[in-house]
Amino acid sequence: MDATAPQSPAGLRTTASWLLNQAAAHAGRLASAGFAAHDLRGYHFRLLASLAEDGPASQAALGRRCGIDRSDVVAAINDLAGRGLVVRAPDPADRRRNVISLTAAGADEAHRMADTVARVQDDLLAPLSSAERAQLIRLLTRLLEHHHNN
Amino acid sequence: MDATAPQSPAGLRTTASWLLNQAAAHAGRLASAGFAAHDLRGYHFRLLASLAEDGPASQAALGRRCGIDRSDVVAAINDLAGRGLVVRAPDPADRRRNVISLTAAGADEAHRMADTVARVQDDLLAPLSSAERAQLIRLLTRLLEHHHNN
DNA sequence: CGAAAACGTTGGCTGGACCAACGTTGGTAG
DNA sequence: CTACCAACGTTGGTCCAGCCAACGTTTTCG
Repeated sequence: MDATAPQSPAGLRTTASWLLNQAAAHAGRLASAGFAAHDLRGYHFRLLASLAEDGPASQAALGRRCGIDRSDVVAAINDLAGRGLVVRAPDPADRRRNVISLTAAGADEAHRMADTVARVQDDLLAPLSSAERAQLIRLLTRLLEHHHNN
Repeated sequence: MDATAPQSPAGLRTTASWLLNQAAAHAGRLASAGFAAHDLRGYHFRLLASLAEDGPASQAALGRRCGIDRSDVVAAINDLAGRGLVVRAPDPADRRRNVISLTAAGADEAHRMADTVARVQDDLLAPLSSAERAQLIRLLTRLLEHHHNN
């Protein structure tokens, strides 16, 4: 933007989007490793966690909650239903919708995954004090909130 | 894992790895949109930026600098070379290596991309004060450093 | 000298994020 | 009441980033 700017190194390594990318990639690797123990992947976890936290919902609503495209929700719910972690029932009140609910096994799995994820967080945030962790979470939350209702 | 823990919501939305994932995804979208104007993608930018900052290098070294797999460097350098942004020359001192260097056009493009990326950063970090931006960058850097030499 | 390592390259696979299209169902404006 | 439009689930496809295995060549090291 500013041709007069003395070519400040720009320094890939101090660029926020680069740092975010790398940090998220690392977090993703840790999380994936954790999920692998449950033979599940990111989408599955998000859906289970959302169902456990906020209760049953239609697939479209789940997608909105989790930031997953409708079409990807279909496949993930297929998987989860196939494993008996979730049930897909037509919504009597609106026949366009399927209501997705956790089974008992699904609630169990969600709980276990939450434990796994908690361990991953500790691992990921190991170098930060708890005040710093809170700060990081606060900053990221602000960022997302801003861009969510931009 | 502490059954005594009062079932603290775990709250997907307050999980560091979730927030990082979402923030990085958003940053990625912004960056991609910026790159699209140059008809290039993430890998291309990283390589150009690294070459502009730290000078010519072998493909393997570039991959290490940029966190890109050797095999992916091949394809990206093919693209860049095809556009005349970069030259691939055998290293006389070590015939295993190709030395990659920016052309004048490549240096130009790297400069323009840096401008684009700077704009993206401003957009991304809009909701944060400059002190907060610095703080965020500091925290992320600490995280990466720790996990880099874990 | 011989084994081990590094390099460039090919080819392939995964996961996450998207998008377009379709038929069905629901709501709503005329 | 009839159109029309919006939302839903579903299919099928694309794209990018990341990763891994294998190969032949070249270099380094024991």
